Amino acid sequence: MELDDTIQHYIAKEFDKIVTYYLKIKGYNSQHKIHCSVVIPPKSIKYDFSINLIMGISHTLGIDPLSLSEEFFSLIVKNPRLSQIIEDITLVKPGFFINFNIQNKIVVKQIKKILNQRANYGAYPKNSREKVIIEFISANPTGPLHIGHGRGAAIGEALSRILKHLGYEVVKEYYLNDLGNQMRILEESVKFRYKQLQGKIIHAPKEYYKGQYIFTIAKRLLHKYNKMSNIVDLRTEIINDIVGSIKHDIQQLGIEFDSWFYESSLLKNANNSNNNQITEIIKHLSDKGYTYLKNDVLWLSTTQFGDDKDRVLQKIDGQYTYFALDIAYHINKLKRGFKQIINVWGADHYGYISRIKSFIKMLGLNQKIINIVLYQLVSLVKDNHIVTMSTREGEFIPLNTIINKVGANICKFFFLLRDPYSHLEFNLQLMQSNIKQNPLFYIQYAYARCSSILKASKKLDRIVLDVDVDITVLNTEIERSLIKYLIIYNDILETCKRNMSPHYLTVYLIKLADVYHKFYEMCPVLLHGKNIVLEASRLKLVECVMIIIHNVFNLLGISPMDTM
RNA sequence: GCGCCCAUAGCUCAAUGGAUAGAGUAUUUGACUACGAAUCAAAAGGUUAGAGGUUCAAGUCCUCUUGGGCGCGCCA
Repeated sequence: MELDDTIQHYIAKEFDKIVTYYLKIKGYNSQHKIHCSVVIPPKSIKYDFSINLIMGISHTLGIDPLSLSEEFFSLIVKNPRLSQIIEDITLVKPGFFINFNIQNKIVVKQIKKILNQRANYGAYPKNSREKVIIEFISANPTGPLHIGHGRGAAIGEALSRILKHLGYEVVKEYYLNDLGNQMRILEESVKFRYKQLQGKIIHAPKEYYKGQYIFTIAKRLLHKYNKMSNIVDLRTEIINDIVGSIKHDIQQLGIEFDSWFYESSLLKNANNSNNNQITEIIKHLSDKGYTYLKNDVLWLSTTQFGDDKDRVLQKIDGQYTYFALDIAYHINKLKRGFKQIINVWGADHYGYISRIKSFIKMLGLNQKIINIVLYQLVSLVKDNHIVTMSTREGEFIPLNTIINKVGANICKFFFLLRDPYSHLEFNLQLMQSNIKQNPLFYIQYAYARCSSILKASKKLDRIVLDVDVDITVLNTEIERSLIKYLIIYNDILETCKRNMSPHYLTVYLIKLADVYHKFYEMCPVLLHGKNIVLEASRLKLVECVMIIIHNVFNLLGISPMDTM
């Protein structure tokens, strides 16, 4: 096996080769793509892994599965590389599944790899893969972060860590929308409260942010400057204030951005140039004939590239739209050399995807360079009803208060528990009132149990460190199952990358903890001298479980606890 | 009105088109005198919203219906 390969991946690749070979000898065009994936079968099937290819081939080629199954199966059995790794291969006739086990020596190798490499287990060499930029949260600086942003934060951070672990060169960026109408409204909101605090009786602006934090900002400003006219740059003062609170919240979640990108910087002229990044890209698009003037505004004809309507770039007052700026922002990312752009967006950005994708197409670039992870918004359940959120009306649950109530670990774990695309219900009472219902504690408890076994073993001063792992003594069903879950860890990481979702890891951890708790009950580890080899082997297994849980926690940004 | 997403056990949710649809939680029963019972074992719980269709095979793909969510600005 090659260094970087995971077991499942390696086997799948070998099967792939066999399929190609088979198609060739049968005289078929090898362009037929038959997707191979190695899966863990349902628990009633007593095999390590399973693959289903026969039906795929039969379907693709239009041949009766019966006529090809034996022939194809014999190719697998005879394959020299596979026979180094797997054993007990069985063909199950009615469904044409191919089931097999992993050879003990391969399992031992993996176990040793976990023990030796520890935190680096499964890690690719640093920066050995593409340069990617991941943009997440990017909440407008018009107020504190709320619970929905928390989900984006947890997903973005976990994805970044997973990608880094897999060798990608990752830059985490926060795109700060410090332009436009919302900034004007924000400024007026603060001014309004400022004057109120001064005791002036004035009318409320037509539109304004009603949240309590506006008062807080106004108060701070009043304290710092006793007169409005003393404030040189009100907007910057306010933005700095809000960005400060955003940074504080993010820090509480253990997240740090590599870069903060201000939207306004796109309007600044480059050195020795009269053009800023926006005017440059608009000129480029105009030269290509993709823009036109209609009703005195500048349009981009995105419909040619799959959008449902054309989009305005420059408004009647000469200001650029958010879309125009975002185009420039994406060009900017590409110019910085990123091969993959990942945007973690809330579901309310759904309508935005088609226009940004059609723009990418317009540039003649591969759609795959942009990867949008869309997550459904979080609904907060309180007193059995759902709390709606609106920044402008000031009705939202700040992320901050949730973190303070339940802690950053629980917050992040719950945010990462579900597929980003499914709705997430955040039930505060449930998370606070009964901690037993919390799957994170189930995992923490498994970790703590590992830790105390290892501690107890050290106390007993047993000399087991030099004894080699003997996989053959770990022969109960539950031990075999535990081992299997340990060695598929790397494949779970690849699944997260492939589907751009960290939730496979949380689901995996729950499963691993489950199998471990069963193991704990059924297989005593400390045997008090009765069986040194078994004790040593089980101890190593426990150590592996600890390492893997620790590693996954690291990727999810959760801190493990030795004791509880 | 147009478009997109979701609907799976009482509840919260898993399940690359593949085997008897799985976890946690809630309910019932059983298990602590050498590693932590915040655990384990067992039972029970399902017409995968409904109706058609495609397929050797559908929770998954297609059509329609119902119910929920979100988009549809010269806002960002």
